[in-house]
Amino acid sequence: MSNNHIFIEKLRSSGLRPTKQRIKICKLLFDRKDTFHFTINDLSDSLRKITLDKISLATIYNTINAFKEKGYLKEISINSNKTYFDTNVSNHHHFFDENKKELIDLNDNDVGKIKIKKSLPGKKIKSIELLVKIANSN
Amino acid sequence: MSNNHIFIEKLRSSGLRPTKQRIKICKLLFDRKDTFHFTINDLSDSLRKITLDKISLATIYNTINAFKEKGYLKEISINSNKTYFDTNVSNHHHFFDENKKELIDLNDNDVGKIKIKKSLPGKKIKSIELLVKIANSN
DNA sequence: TTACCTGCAAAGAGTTTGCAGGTAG
DNA sequence: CTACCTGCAAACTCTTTGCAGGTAA
Repeated sequence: MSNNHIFIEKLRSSGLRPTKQRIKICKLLFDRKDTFHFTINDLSDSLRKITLDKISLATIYNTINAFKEKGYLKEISINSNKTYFDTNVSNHHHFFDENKKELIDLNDNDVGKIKIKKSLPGKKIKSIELLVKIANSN
Repeated sequence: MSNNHIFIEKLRSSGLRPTKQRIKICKLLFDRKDTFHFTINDLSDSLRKITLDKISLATIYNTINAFKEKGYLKEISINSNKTYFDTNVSNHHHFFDENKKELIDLNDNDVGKIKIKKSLPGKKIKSIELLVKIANSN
């Protein structure tokens, strides 16, 4: 279970000191097979379940913002008051379940090829994000 | 220039009283050929340019939320601290210019057909929103 | 007159920041 | 020892709400 050395290495190689708090956040985010979608509040709740030491919101925000800058996390576009993050940083799309307020990955096989036929002079495409909102069908 | 009666009718038929403030907001939003994309702050600034009477932020928020509920405006998904609105309420997609922080409509001809091959039991698709982020190419 | 609307100020929610004490290297 | 990090509280931004005075019907 102690993959700690991997995370310590990951942090150190990014110029971030491997503190107790950051290692716990790393384990929660990256020590898993599936993609993890979360808000800061989700993350704070989850951390409280796996450790008795309290990690302050300020530290969580700082760490998540650092991870985002290093490219370890991706911010997802949703019109919500909260910011959603994704541990899957590859190009992919999402379902957003409006009842559960929850994101679900769509991989390349789930979506037909998207063709953008318009271009603007002096501008280039940085990313293409598809958000498919779903809700209970009854 | 006085299309006021059209807006008065529009408001009244939606159960909204045609006040001075709402008529001015209507004229700014709907008395134009092109789509208008804005944040509440953009709108407040624009209003200050066309009238000396101050319209308070509370009134602007109330009015815009009412218009959204009536289906006269659409909220656009962007990961931003601000909420973006669009006077084009039809199904369509957007460019988001990261330099200008500005939305640009993509109409159906600009985007190839989008096929969603995945479905979830008990859930149905409510909307499909494509956001293409662009930036200066230099 | 009655129900609704406006504007102000205060309250909320999410996020960021300043700073004193603590920890990694 | 020094630079960086944490936690607290305060500050900030965007948005909503309570309420007193104003306006439409």
